[in-house]
Amino acid sequence: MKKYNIPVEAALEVIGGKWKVVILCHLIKGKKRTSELKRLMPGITQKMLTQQLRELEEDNVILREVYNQVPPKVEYSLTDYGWSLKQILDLLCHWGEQHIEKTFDNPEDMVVQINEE
Amino acid sequence: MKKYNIPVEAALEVIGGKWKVVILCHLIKGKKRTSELKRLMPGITQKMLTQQLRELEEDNVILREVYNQVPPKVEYSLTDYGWSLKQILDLLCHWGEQHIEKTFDNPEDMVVQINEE
DNA sequence: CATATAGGGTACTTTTAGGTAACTATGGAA
DNA sequence: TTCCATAGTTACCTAAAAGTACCCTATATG
Repeated sequence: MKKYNIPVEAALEVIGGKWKVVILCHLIKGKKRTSELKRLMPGITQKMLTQQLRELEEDNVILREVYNQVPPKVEYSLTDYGWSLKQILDLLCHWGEQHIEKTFDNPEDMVVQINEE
Repeated sequence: MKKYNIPVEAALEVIGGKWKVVILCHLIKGKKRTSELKRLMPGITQKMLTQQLRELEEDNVILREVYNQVPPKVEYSLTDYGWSLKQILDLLCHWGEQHIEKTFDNPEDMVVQINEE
């Protein structure tokens, strides 16, 4: 049984890692299909996306809904437990925006906009 | 010049990684010497500790104060900019505690208490 | 019959993170 | 004189994370 030296480690085990917070920030804006997530995260590979989604699902943070059709359709959304992270995610997003503004000369150049529709 | 697909990535670049949030959570409780941090984080090696502290310092999140004495004394504390993360860190800690309580049968067994004094 | 589709799985390789151990400085104590 | 303490640095090596390339399914379309 794994032990923590400080409780925040338990939170990091769930939302730590390179992609999980980003995935959750997208899901906060609504249910998303796998292909939408891939489009929103051009840097992620299929393998990593699936892997991170599986782990989030295992931690009961997101819900995976499989539609029985061909070609497949799978939708991901936050669970109630996932929604308990909303404030943290919102603050992180906001802090990130401020950090970009504070740190870079041309903040608007730092974010590659991806159409949400 | 590195670009982000979503601003939260900028936040993750600063506080992402295995140790940074943990370090910051300790520093929220006050200025700490290197040896204190090592004691509070039994799992971290000297090398990783120094490395993470350097990166946090470079991002202007923590302050490194070197006392000119032998044996050396170095103290780390949050900068004003570091304090702007306080709410996020507090929420993460709190979420971690809740997560432990929710997830494990004997939550109190999950945290190896380390004396703060 | 060939092909595209969406959402995967998997074996293999590369890259990165992290660990280990040895080394540094300096002044005071044993 | 030798050792200890603190806070490092560095070279080297291993382990973990991530990338690449390929495979699968089952239906619809041309």
